[in-house]
Amino acid sequence: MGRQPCCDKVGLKKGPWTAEEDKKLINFILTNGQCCWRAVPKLAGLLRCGKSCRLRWTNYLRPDLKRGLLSEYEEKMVIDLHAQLGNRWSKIASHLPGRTDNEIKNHWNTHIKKKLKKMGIDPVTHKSLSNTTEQTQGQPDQQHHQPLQKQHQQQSFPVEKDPKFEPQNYQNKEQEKSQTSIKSSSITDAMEEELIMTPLFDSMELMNEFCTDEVPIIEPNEILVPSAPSTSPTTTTTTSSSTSSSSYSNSYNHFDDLLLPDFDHFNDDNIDNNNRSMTLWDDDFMRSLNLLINDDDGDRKQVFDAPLNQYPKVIMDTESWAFGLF
DNA sequence: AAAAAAGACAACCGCCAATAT
DNA sequence: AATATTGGCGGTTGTCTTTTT
Repeated sequence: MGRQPCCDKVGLKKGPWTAEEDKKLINFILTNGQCCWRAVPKLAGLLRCGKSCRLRWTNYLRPDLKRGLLSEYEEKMVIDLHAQLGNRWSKIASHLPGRTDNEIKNHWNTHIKKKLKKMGIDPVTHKSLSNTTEQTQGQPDQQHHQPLQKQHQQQSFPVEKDPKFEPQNYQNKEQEKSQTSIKSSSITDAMEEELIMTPLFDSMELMNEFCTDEVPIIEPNEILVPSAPSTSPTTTTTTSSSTSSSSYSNSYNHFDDLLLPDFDHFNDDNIDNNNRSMTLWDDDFMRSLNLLINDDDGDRKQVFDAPLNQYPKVIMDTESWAFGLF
């Protein structure tokens, strides 16, 4: 026999998340960390399947998410990375700090595609539309994921092209991967990552070499709160995201109240790269979170019920999570 | 002002590799 | 070793908002 099912799918709620559900999930993750999504709905008191909880957290509630429209720079990176990787959104997202694969995928489909078409570039092949048409007539199967055309490259980053990683070769590569051992395929992945990163290195330096792949999963013992009130201007850096998502649904409005930190400040020099988690939860965010969690439920456990400066470091007990609950 | 169309994005679905039993 | 589940991914759909007619 295998494991137990993720959820029975009977009586589970679907559709947009409510503010109340968000609160429950946030409260639970903050208290217990991320672990075993199957158990999360039950333990958090949610009528959702674990998968839905995971998606909600990773795509929307995670504190390290950068909200709002993609910057011009990010957009260019997406285009370049898409030219190399194709629709491998999670790979692309791993190069853009604070962005999710879903967000990038949506942005690609709603904005970038149109922009490229307007510029006369085929968003699939990254070649000029006229060339694509000609090629399509001759070689219909080779039109997908051709390397960037000159026209596009002039407007994008100077990404070197390695034929090995041109998207049209991806299928072959995937086939090769399936025929090789796990070990060798992981090496291939590492090599691929290195090669993709190399041409982008200068660009990534600007982003403080921060990749979402490197964002540690937030475990209870990793949730650290700054000991002193933030001296950085975080009180004014939290609004860019809220304005961009102000009127969509309940949960939007609800989360605007959280004053989620703007991760543009990753460019700041004062970031401790070895301890990024400390910077992810600034005072404003924690204060808002505290209000949010406790505002309407007096009986609810007060996760952060003391002044923030009384929490030099909130270190939660991992073992109580890992073993006490199960 | 109302209805329809288009746009934007959150959430769901189904597939698959990895992994637990 | 076989089997079932998890978690991650990409594609697609659903829902709400905005714009156009």
